[in-house]
Formats: sequence, structure tokens, C-alpha cells
Amino acid sequence: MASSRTRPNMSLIAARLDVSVATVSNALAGKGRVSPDLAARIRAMANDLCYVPGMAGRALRTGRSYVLGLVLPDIANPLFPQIAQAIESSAAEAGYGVLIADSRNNVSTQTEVIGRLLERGVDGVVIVLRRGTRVADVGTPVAVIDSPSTPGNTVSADHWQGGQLVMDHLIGLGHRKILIIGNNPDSIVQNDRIGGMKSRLSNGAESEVIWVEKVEARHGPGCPLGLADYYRAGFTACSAVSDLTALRALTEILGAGISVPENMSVTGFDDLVWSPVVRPSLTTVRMDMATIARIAVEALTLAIERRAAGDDLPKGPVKAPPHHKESVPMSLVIRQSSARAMTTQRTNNGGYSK
Amino acid sequence: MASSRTRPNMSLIAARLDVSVATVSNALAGKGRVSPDLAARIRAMANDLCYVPGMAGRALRTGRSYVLGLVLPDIANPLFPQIAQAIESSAAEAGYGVLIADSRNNVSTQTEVIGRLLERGVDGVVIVLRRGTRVADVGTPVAVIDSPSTPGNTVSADHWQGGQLVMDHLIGLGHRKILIIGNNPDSIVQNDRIGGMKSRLSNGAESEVIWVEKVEARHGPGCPLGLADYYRAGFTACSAVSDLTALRALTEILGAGISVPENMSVTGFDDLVWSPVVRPSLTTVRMDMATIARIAVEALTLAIERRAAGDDLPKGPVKAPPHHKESVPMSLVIRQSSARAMTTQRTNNGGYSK
DNA sequence: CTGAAAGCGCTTACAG
DNA sequence: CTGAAAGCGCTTACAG
Repeated sequence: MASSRTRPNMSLIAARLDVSVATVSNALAGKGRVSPDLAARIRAMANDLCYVPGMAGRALRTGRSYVLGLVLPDIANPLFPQIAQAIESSAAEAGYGVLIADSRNNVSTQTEVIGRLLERGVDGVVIVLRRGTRVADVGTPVAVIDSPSTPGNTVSADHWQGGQLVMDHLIGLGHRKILIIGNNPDSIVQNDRIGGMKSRLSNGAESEVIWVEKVEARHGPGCPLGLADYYRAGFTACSAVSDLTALRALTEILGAGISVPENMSVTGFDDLVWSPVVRPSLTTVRMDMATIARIAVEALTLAIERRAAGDDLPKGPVKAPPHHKESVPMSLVIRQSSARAMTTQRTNNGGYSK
Repeated sequence: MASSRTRPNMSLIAARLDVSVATVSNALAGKGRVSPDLAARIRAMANDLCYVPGMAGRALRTGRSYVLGLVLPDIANPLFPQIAQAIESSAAEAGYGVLIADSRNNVSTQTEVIGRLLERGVDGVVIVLRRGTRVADVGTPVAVIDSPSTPGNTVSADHWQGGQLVMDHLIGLGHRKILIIGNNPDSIVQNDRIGGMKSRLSNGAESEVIWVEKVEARHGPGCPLGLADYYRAGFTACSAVSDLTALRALTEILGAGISVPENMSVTGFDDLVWSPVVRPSLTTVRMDMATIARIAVEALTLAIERRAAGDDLPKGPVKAPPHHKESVPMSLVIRQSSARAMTTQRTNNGGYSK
């Protein structure tokens, strides 16, 4: 009677079929050491009993939990959904679950949450870094997602190339005075993107960079960025390092009565969820998160296998350099759209003309 | 030599101190069955050896993993960061880890991912529901976060009261013709919010409801909502059921040369990450996610304790009804701001006046 | 206050 | 092809 309350295990299956648990284990694992028809009967019985393998036992025995930790600097970051979804999906495909942890942009918290993940027995950790922090060596395989300019092993989008993409687009549309809007001058990612943009100025095009945090430090949080002044000074495009910044620019420009894209083009970065929703929808650059996640998870599972196989101590001469970098191209997303060619006569009053 | 490669366990501590593992276990668990100084020596040794308890062993023995599953309908949903952060934080406080899963807005996928979570041995599951789906009975405690109008046990924000809050605000500012913008007419949450809004129309105020999905079904995705027409028809405020919809309205209105909030007020819902970033920043309504998460996690841990204690079968007469509902008040976030009083003379050209 | 022993569910050599 | 046995790291009655 009470047996219906408790989850079935291998012993139950074995008892019902009068075989040994070892055979059940082998049959269910598909190791092929079991005769086909016995294996079939075992699988059928497992199915009848709604058997689900107990991971705790397996983990204890094999020393592997098939769980990965995902450490994020700030879960509230708008890019997080893309990252989490991609990692979860890649991990699930590789047979791993994903335990999340929020390091709250804080190095000591980061150490602490990694500790908690290790307690929980994760086999490896994916860490998303911010603002040039480094991660101390933990006793488990680690994959880092950040900028390629970050020291150490990393997988990341090619932010520099993404910057080139967007600048090529703007130059191709005929823009020659382009305002680059950054947010935080300390961000490696943002500097990479801006570096890429600047590297593609051509045909006499010029740019100027402003940083939101610097402007706010002077005039207070949420202050205008003075974009109407740049418009009057002849700038015809704003290239922001993120969609968040682009959105701020877009609303400020529209609010000043300057039409987009007729009089001013605006581009962003990251293709955040609302980018297609605003009017005009935002031309932006997208990271291939699915690929980045796949590479990170593959690297991790490979390291986990190696470690499980005991390839720990690199005896003899040290082999290849320990730094491994991989960067994934970004792609331009051209929408309805917020950036357009300089073919229309530029109006000089900045007003919205019917 | 090789011992430095392997994680220390209780046996190692016991051997080093020449005591039994049972005593180590008791000392580390703080059960008080161990003399204070022995307990101190054991803790010191554990510390020296960098001992971290192996959860796999504990899980196997106690039948509890101290891991909760978090099932989301769509990780890419912009509300997800708030939810995930709150759940992770509450769970961590209660000593639980959080395994994420994405049901991709799909009932069969939802069943499948819940199955995978159970395989991994989660002690309970938090499910965020969408669009009136129900969740089948799984063999583990479940907490559902959704609308209070959803059948079954739920914790949620009081969306109806949130709607009242925003309408009270607009009426108080003097608005009398208010456009309510919904997205999906099938959403229980959105209908609750709109119901609350309508319930507070007073002083001869009137409203009209439009649904983005319906407009798009007629004119194609991304089409204008015709808000300038509503402005010309005398509407002075748009109350959207989400910040995403509010953002779309805001950019359309600004793009039409109608100034916000001088000529048209706009409000949203959810206080998404970019709401303070746009200009003018968005007046919105916020759910108290921290409280909702705390209630959900508490309910779950309580149910887990009960089940562990064996209070399974409710013998004798059935007690209180199985449906438990809890709804948490929302709060108005008034910003710089996108909604303002009807004190200024209304201009009739809809133009932006310097 | 401390220890010997059993057992949670699984996998893996090893024998037959 | 199949089974008996050991053991992963822990906790929990039970005895002393």
C-alpha cells in the first residue's frame, strides 16, 4: 500500500523481474551486456513503474552530478534572458542541468556563490564576467564568457567586429558625422565595440564619443545628453554601444522633435527584447548567443570528461599554452528601421514635418 | 600525494582526528551531541582541509536535494530577470539552489522539463504560468506564480489593484479620456489589470480599450496603433498593460510630434529595466517580486518539510479546501515623468512647441 | 558524549 | 549473458 508513495528504484524493477540490480543498471544504461529481450522486458517494466533514475545515487557513485553552475554578475541585466536561455538549452542538450547564481557585481559575492555551487556538486561553472574582473582558480572546470580582450580562457562575441559592422552600415548609408554613445568608459566590451566602430571610419567620416556615465556625473542621473545640439552641429547618426543607450538616445531625439530616421539615424547593440517593438524599430547588432553557449558548454563538458578520465597532471613538458580564446562573429539586424540613407534633404529646423 | 587531488570527506576528518565519522557528522551538523571542544577541533580540521559537505551523499541518505526547480514559460520574457533574481535570492536564503528550465510556452515541453527536473531530484518546483495554462499534478510540491484569477494554488501580484492604482493616478491628474492599451486579449493578467483600471473610472471619465495583437492582425506586425488619431479625438492619456506596450506607444506618440507628458500622458506596468532610462522616464506599476518569491518559496519549503515528515495522507475528514491563494499588492512608481497633470492648455496642432 | 553499523540508489570491476 | 559484492559520502537510530 505504502509502496505507491515511494519512488520506484532499480531494486524494485529487479525484484519484479527476478533479476539482479546490476543487470537492470546495465540494461537501462544500454551498455549492451544484456540480452536484447531481457533488456526490453526491463525497459518495459521501468516504464510501467514510471521509474525515473535517481540522480543522487548516480552522482554519489560516479562523482558527477551532470549539473552546471551559471554565475551571472547581475541577473537583472537585460541581456541575461538571452544568455540564460542559450546556456540552458545547450546544457540540456548535453545532458546537464543548470543551477543559477547571482554574483551581484561583487567579487566577494562571486567567490561565495561559486562556493555554494561547488557544495551542490556542480561538475563545472559558466561565469559571465563584467568590467574586467578576473575569476580565481576554483577546483572545477570553468568557462568564461566575456570580451576577447579579457585575459584568460574566454568565449565571447567578437565585439570589435560588431562595431565594424555597424559603422560600415552607417558609412554605407552616407553618414559622415557620427556620434558614438558609450555608457561606461571602463567596460571592456563597450571599448571593444567602439574600437571596431572607429576602425571603419572612412571617406572623411568623423566621430565623437560621449559617455553617459560621465555626462550624468556632471548633470545628474537621467539628464539629457544634449543630442539636439549634436544634431544642430551636423551629426546625422548616433551609434550606441547598447540598445539600452540607443533607446535613451532615441526617445531624447524624438522628444526634441527631430525625426528618426529621416533626420537622425540611431543604432544599438544586443537586439534586446524591445528593440523590434519601438517605433521606428531599432537597427542593432546581435550576438550569436546560441553558438557562444554551445562552445562554452562543449569546452566545459570536454574538460569534465578529461578530469573524470584522470588526465589531471600534465606530466612531462607543458604542452599548449593554457589560454584558449574563441570569438564568435556578430550580425547586423536591420529593421524597419531606425537608420537610413542620407538621401533626403536635411531640414534645418529639426522639426517633425508631416 | 594523490590525496590532494581528491575532495576531502568526513572519513578523512575522522581519520585525522581519530574519531568516528558519526561524530564528525554530528559535530558539523551542530546537533549538540558532541562535546564542545571536540566539536571545535572537528570544525577546525574541516576548515584546514577545506572540507565542503558532499551534497550527493546527503541527498541520497535524506532523500532531499535542497534544490528547487524554476520553470519559466519563456526565459526571454523581459520580466524574467526580476522573477529569477527574486526566486534565486529567496531560495538561497532558505538553503536551496535553483535549477532553471524553459517551457517555451508549450504545454508538452513544460511536462517534459518538469520531468527532467524531477529526475535531477528537485524537492519542489516553482512554475510561472502564462495564458491560463494549468499544470498537471506532479509528484512533488509545486508553487504557481500567475494571476489570482488562475484556478488552483497561486501566489501573484494583485494585478487588479495595480490597475486601480494607475487609474486613480491618472484621474487624480485630471485626465478624463483615457486610452487603455492591451496586448493580448487572452491574457488573464492583462484582463485583470484592465478590469482594475476600468473599476476606477469616475467623475465622468471614460476609457476605450485597444489590443495590439488585434490591430496587428489587421494591419501587420509592427504597424502604427493610430495613437495620433486618439489624441486628435481628445484622449489625453494612454494606460498600457505593460512597459513593453507603453514603450511602443511612447515612441509612436513622440514620433508623431505629440509631446509627452505635456500633451499626452503614458503609463506602463512592471517597471522593466529600461523604464527609468527612456525620456521621459516611464510612470509604471511595480510588482513586489521579492515578497511574491518569498511567499512561493516559503510555501514550497513548508510543503517539503511536511512531506518529509510523512504527513502525506490526510486521514479522517478532509480539512481546509486545497486551494490557497495569496496576492501581493503592487505599487506605483512615479517618475520624472511620463504622466502629468492636465493643467497646461492643450495645444491643438499636436506639435512639439519649443 | 562517542562509536559501530546499516542503508539511501546507483555503477563498476570481477567472477561465473 | 548474468549476478554477488563493494563502495561513493552522508545521516540516523541504536548501543555503549
